[in-house]
Amino acid sequence: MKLPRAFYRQDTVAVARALLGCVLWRRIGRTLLAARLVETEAYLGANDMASHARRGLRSARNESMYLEGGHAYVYFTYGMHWCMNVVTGEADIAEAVLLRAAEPVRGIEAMRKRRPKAKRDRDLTNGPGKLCAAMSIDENLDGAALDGNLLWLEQGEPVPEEEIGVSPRIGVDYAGDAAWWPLRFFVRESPYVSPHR
DNA sequence: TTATTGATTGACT
DNA sequence: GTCAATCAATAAA
Repeated sequence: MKLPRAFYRQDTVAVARALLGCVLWRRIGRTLLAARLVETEAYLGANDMASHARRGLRSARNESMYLEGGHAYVYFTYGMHWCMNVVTGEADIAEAVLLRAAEPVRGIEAMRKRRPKAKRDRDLTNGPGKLCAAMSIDENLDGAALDGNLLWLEQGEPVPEEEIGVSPRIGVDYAGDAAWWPLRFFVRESPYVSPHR
């Protein structure tokens, strides 16, 4: 079952937690890829100095952050990597959840072709750029609705509250106080979370 | 107009 | 542990 549009209208932090255990699906021609999310981060719009929408910044790059919940925000960073977010809340409120890591569950051979440097299965999708590379997520999917037939999310086995870890977000040291906000969520015992920390 | 830097990854010491 | 790759958005001038 694809997650309903109403799911994405919830509070952004609630969505970030609820996405753990959900399965991200990608269709490329006849090939189906799927991965179970194990690490997410919430980004809270204009007042969040770590967000691309800090101080209400709005440009061609982050325009899809301002869509209503249930769309993808895919951006290019460090001159070479793509990262995917799930947009949350109402239209014109730029809040989103970054998908940082997942456990590959389907189409692993196809993922390996796109991630030739991955040594172990966990290396296919244990980082936001790696996840996008493995699942072929790029500018073509920026702004895409998440109930379409190329990219969507389904409910998976729910992760019990006590198995969810919380920490500051990764890679946002420039963000002042916001760098310390506890907005990273992950499955504690999962070997598929991103390295470092 | 030019300069800085990043919601990262991978190679190397 | 250090650092280069590589480029667009933003900031500075």
